[in-house]
Amino acid sequence: MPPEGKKPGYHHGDLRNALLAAGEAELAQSGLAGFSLRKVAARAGVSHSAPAHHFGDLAGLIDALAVRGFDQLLAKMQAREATAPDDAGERLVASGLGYLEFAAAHPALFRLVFGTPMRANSSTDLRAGAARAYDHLAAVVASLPGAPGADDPALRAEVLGYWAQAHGFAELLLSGHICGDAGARIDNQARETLFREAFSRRRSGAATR
Amino acid sequence: MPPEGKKPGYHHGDLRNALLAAGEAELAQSGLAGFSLRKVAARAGVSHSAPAHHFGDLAGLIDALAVRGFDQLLAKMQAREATAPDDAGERLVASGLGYLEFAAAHPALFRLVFGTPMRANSSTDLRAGAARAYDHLAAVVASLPGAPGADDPALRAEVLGYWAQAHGFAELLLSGHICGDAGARIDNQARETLFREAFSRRRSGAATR
DNA sequence: TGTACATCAGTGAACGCGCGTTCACTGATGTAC
DNA sequence: TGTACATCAGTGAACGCGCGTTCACTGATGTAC
Repeated sequence: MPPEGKKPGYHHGDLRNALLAAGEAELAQSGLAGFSLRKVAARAGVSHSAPAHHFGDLAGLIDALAVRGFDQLLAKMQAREATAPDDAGERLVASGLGYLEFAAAHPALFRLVFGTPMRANSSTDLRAGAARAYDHLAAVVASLPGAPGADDPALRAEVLGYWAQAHGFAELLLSGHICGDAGARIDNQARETLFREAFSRRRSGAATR
Repeated sequence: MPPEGKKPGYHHGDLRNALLAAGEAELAQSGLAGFSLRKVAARAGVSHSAPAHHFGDLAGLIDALAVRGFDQLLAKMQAREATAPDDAGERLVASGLGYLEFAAAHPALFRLVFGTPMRANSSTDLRAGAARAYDHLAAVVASLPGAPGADDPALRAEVLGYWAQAHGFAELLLSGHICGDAGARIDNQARETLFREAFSRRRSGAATR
């Protein structure tokens, strides 16, 4: 059982989660560049060889962080959708805004998530995490009036179009090409307006096709 | 003067360019992960401290590679546009396809280019390189029938929308989320069809707004 | 209730590695006279 | 045409650093009896 407020002894009790949290904190503070097992272990207050018991090696930790990243991304999208009016189009826009929020709030984690290429030999956890996020977006797109149905192969191209739009916006924001300096620090309102503009224009294209 | 086929002596004669070429080769072969001054120097057949004379430090070399990357990206867009029918819309699609071609052909360089955030303190060369690419895209967009004029502030949002669409597509391709495995190896024709679909739908949205 | 024991989770020293950077040097080049 | 000299570009040894990984260890936990 994961101890509740137990005093820290020789055994940590929930080190796996503590290391994941430390990893996210390390990413948030220092970015992806100098990310290392030793720093994460130090941040969790544990010897530098302890993580091996839970993740095997560095790649294992990164993989686990990416899985969590996908779930957090999905959660942000859903949270934002929950605030939208009961309209399929508005829900899709909200989804995209949630995507941007996540990228702006956790830039290094966002880049870690999409920097690790999905391959046939990626861990099943990672593939499942990515699939959960994709499936959710696909369901939102399929609910648009006039959209291909959930089983129509044309749905994929439609989903990819919206996904690429939001993803490109997020990346350009993080790389500082959308606002003059320091991508994530753009005013929230300005970011939302810009994106809504670009996104809704795309939607009207789909509707009138 | 840069020697033409001169035999290699103590002085290289054109080491700066040789190092840039070696850097690109190193990126192409081993990716961004283990990129180092020492590997690039070795690849150029030169002592590992030689690059300091031309680039100062690692950041200087990366900066110079990014500048060249922007120019190569622009060149790919223009080359592809040159093959397009004489129509503003077709030219814009061709531009996007050139963007994708560059990303697929040089994935690590593409990520280096957009992985280094543009900041107010970025080198002027880098800022100028990015501006050249942006200005070109803006000119293509401005030439669309019904688009905001070159001096209309609304042009920026329009350009960002197209840019984000192409950029997101490129990133998702490289991260393996568009085809099942190994992003860059997707069939050229399939990639083009998917992108053309998503992109032209966006255009019809802009036209009917 | 107690005792033996297997298993697990974390320790800390040690290893070898590749890295960026510094530094005194040296060979080649170009310029002044 | 020759000579002295300053400048430049590349060398190679040395440095200290942080890294991932390994390994014998040890403290805690849980289970069998």
